[in-house]
Amino acid sequence: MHIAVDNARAVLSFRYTGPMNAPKTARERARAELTAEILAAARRQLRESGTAQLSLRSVARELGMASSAVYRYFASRDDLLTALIVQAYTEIGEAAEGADDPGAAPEERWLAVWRAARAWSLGNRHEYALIFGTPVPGYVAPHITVEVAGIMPLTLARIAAAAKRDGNLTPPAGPVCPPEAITPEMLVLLEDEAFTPDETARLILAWNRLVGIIGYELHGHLANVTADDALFFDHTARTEGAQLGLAFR
Amino acid sequence: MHIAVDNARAVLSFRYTGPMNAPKTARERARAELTAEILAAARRQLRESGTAQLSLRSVARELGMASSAVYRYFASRDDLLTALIVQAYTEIGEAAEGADDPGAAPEERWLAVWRAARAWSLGNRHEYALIFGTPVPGYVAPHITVEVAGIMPLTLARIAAAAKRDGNLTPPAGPVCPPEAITPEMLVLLEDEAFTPDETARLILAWNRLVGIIGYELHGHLANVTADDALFFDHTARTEGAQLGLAFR
DNA sequence: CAAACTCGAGAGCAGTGCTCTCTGTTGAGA
DNA sequence: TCTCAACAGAGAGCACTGCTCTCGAGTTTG
Repeated sequence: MHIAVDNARAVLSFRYTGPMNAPKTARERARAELTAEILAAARRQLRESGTAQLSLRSVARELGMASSAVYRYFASRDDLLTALIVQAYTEIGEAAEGADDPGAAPEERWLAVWRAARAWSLGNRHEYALIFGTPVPGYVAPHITVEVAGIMPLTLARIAAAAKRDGNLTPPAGPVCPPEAITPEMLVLLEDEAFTPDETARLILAWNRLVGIIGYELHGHLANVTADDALFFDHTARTEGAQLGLAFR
Repeated sequence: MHIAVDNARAVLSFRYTGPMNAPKTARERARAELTAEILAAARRQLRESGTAQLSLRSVARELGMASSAVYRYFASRDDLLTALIVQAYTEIGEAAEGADDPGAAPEERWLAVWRAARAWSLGNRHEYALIFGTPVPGYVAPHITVEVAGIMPLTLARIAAAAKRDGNLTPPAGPVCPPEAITPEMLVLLEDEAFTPDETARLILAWNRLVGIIGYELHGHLANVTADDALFFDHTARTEGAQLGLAFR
């Protein structure tokens, strides 16, 4: 637990604004470096062979060290997985954030963020599976992962908030989500913005769609269904944006 | 491969209409029985501990036989997994089919099928993960699984077809899926019914939503988001049905 | 400088999938 | 009816996994 959170913070170092204890002694520096090296090797093996093939022993072999030594840095395989999960959540979140130009029109921002999420997922399918696939049995996500998991959906929410602020968020008629289906805390997703239960529901559904449609493409459920995956994806992005109340076209 | 298909057919025996070679000799009967017993034990362990914990050896232990003996019935762990996958696809498909009353109104049928799929998934979360979660690395789904995977979505398509036949399928305005994004073969999902590319896309999206929203509920992504999961699910079902063109309310 | 802490290595345990060989049994053709 | 091939089970064994423990060597700190 102790090591896990430390490692997660190391991964998040560029985001983490809390008390940063910079490595001072040579040993501390070496430790930080080796931790990063182990994580990098694990990531490499994840990219090549997927989650199930990822083993602490093979990581240790790749780095030329005894498997038992790796346990000095990651207390368990789950710990290593947690670090990779945090890394993946952060990357897709920052890909989304990075593609979002707050000065652009909401519809353009929406499409750009969706495309960025898809692009990252296509280039990192094992990492996508790690965060949006079946949870690893017995693995309980530490709280730190919950935080970074929100970066991507919050980017979507921010766009909706901007549109709403300008009076450009007008959801189409249709079944309205009953207010009591949404928890009150969720109505304030962003600090200064408030959404109605219906808007919140539509946001959740949009996020769910983004994750789901990428998953379908990645897992082959769309094989023999779509002729042009990118085109179908763009259509889905617009449909979902329109469903939320953005004004496409 | 040989054993795998045989086992899959055994699972599908109640559906399979091809050449049925009924077991004649005592040995053949014993083989069929033991195969079923192994599968049942595997299913039990899957329900209790999930995919990763499922091992041929523990199944063998539970049945009091040597692990090597199990290999006479399932050529590999993947083979056993395939049988479980076929079983799960079939079950959720038949749950959907069973909940569908062709005599009822399309909107009622739609909601009933969605609820049935959710109910099955909530009661069989590990099985759900097996078929809609991350594909097992290295595991390539044999063709037999593709067939049974279609039962559930085809049930949805059948409802849409019925509504269309009666002139009650009127999709709302919104971004229309460009025809070239959908493969031509998909335009005829059912034997005698033809859908437009846009209708096909909406069907695919509805199926994707059904799977996706159940996954979110199962994997805890909706925790702290929805206050009433069943209510939110019903809302989603209606929204997606309306998006397809069904007339709710 | 000595004590406390840290780190790497190696052995070892219990588990896994899977293969191979060895028996006994069953079933079908001569 | 007898024979022989196919089949079924058991056990040993291989290579792998996650993880623990101990035992020295090196580093940091009081």
